[in-house]
Amino acid sequence: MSSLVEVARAAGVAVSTASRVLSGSDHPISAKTRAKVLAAAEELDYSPSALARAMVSPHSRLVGVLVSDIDNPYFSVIARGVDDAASRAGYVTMLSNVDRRTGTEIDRLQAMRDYRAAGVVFAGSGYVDDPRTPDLVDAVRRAREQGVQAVSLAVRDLGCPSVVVDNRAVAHDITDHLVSLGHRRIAFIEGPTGMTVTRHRREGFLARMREAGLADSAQCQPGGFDYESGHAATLRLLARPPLPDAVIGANDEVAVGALSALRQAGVDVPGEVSVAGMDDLRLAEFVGLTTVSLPLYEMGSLAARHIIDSPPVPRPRVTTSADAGRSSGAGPTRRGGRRADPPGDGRADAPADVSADVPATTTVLGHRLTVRETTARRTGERA
Amino acid sequence: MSSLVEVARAAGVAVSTASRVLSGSDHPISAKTRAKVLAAAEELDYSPSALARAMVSPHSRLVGVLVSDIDNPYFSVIARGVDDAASRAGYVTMLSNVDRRTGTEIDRLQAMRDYRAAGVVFAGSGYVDDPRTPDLVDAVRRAREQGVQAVSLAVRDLGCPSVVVDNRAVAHDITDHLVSLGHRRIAFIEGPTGMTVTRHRREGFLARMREAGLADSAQCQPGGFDYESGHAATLRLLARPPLPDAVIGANDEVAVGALSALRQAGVDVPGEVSVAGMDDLRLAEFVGLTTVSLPLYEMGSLAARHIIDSPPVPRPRVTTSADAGRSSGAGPTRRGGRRADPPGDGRADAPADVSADVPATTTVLGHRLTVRETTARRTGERA
DNA sequence: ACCGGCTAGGCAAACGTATGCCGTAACGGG
DNA sequence: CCCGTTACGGCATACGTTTGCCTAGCCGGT
Repeated sequence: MSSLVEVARAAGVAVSTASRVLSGSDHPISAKTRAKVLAAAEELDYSPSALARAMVSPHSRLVGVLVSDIDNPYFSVIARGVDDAASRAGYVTMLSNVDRRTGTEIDRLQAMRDYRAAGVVFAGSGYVDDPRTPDLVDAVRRAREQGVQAVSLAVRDLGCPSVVVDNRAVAHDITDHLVSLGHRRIAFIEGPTGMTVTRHRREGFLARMREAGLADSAQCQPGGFDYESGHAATLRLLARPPLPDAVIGANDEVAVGALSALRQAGVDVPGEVSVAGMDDLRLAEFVGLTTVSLPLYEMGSLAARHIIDSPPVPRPRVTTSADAGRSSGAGPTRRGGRRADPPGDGRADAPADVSADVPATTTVLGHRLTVRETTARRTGERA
Repeated sequence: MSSLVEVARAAGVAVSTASRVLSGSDHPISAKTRAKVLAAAEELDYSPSALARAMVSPHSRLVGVLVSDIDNPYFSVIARGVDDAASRAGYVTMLSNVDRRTGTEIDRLQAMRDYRAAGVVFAGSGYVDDPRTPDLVDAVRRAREQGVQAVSLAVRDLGCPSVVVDNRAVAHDITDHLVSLGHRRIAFIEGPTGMTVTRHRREGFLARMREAGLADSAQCQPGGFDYESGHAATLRLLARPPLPDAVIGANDEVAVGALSALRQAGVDVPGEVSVAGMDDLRLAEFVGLTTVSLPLYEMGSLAARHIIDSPPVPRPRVTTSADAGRSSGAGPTRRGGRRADPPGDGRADAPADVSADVPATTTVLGHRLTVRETTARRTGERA
């Protein structure tokens, strides 16, 4: 490993010259010099320090992604989308798990900011009524002022661009599927309380039931986003007959929990009860679960692309003068004449928040119903 | 966002003083000065640039993890282990997907090296007979020479410390379970050809079968590590009766594919055929699959801890004086009169490979059989 | 009074890169 | 022959930290 100065010395040129050929500047360089530098770089196994590069750039070529838990397939596919887009553009992905803790989310954002990340993708999907949400919003604002892009994949309003799906429509569509198959009494096992996605999906479910005149046959069970809560909620359902015609899980994992509980109880799925979920994780495919496919991969890659393609706010280069007050030693240096900013003003060159005041656009991506074996037309008459 | 110089100016002290109080140096600082600096830092929302920090340190506080595919739960739990250990130590995790392509693996390692990562965890688990493996080994060696630790989680020998499980024993143990239950004719669906893990697991299976005198009843099917290959291999089994007493998948996903194919064919599992896998992903729990639990999370966190706890090889700081060799005339000897090193000697202070020649220790972690519903004692007489 | 040690804080040199601005040729046109 | 222009390459500075060394003051011991 060697630095630019070693390459320059080996090639017998100045560091600036070596830099220009190696970094593909538009400054003209003679073919001979170029060849010498290239040879020296090759010889010394030169690889530029991304750290040093980032120091003189508006930002590094790092993009961060904040997920609740990378070991949850919902988030891992998002992370995959982010990383694919990042890698393709020569960026490196930083990953942090925040376990839905807003405090942790703020911490990790701060850490990524310290590395001058080009941007951070928020898939932490926290609670909308978390008392620390304002702190997070503030942290996001400060990060953006400093030039760190932010893109949210959650519904929570972070004051930054977001890429989302319409979770009301998602739940509406899966409910519609079951209603169309002739199901009447439908149970909905909800997500964790306090999350916007939970509310939206419940609303979508209830809306479709109302439209079908089935408001009275709709039944909501408290739940969570995990297998166990789907299992437990279904046990409650089983304990209080009659069974519903169909069970919808707030996500696939919940639905699989329900499926499992039903089958363990000897209930025929989909013969007696249909089961459906949402998200279309690979798990859903494995167990043949009817669900709604979400473009999670695309959300991740789109968010990353937004960050990467976004023109960097050029750091206001201080142009030699600025003089910084007191003497600054031997240099007369007063050539440029042009003063960057009035002295005495600490935070002079302010407008670094160029990107902070672009309207926080929201991109809504579509979804798609995926029918599999766990749902079927209701043939028999109901209990 | 503000830099140290702004904080120092605001506090009316020198930059070095501000640095010392903010970075917790042992250099003595009066309480009053300390308070001033702290107040200024607070006021200006100061946060040190991790980039600048890393530039003057032996390495950054970044740790990389290279996985085949983060959207595969085998790897996501490893990544989770790495990130938890990293976050706890104040490090940030870099993640890259390499899709088992050695070329990509080399690329991404290079990118992480450019950020002066403290270390990189290799969970890419490539093919042992990949023609580019030597290139990767060489890249690892160069990275280590530069001070980037490497820890391998795969069996592939990368010339660096590794944390692994004994995959022969894993397969041996699950086979033993089935044999103990009275199964005789056992089919084994293999992993992808060319991977060491595939070979080890096959060997473990065959060894236990031989020990039981069942070598002739052992049947190996080509497969892969995914659901589809498990499904397809089982279809082949179904097409050529008699059915085996039990089917072992080279991993859980394969086993679930087998399970699914069997059930779709109307075969009672575990009544007629038992099914077992390895890895104990959450998927296995969901479908009630008997399997072998691997300490994947621990492997990740252990690897990260190894990197983090490893004493950094102190970059040979040139120590100003260092006799610098008899001034050797040639130098312009600017003001300070200090030359870093005698000119003409390119690679003076060599021994940066302190950590590269520690023995590449191998840590073998244990595993544990996890019995669930898809295996049962064989009661009826065999075909 | 002198000196040695200690405390507090400042100076400046790194780390490795990019780049604005300059100087110096070469070169061509008038 | 002179001058404007262009091609090329070097100098120096900036990015933001850490840290070795130095200095100034102070105190106590002899």
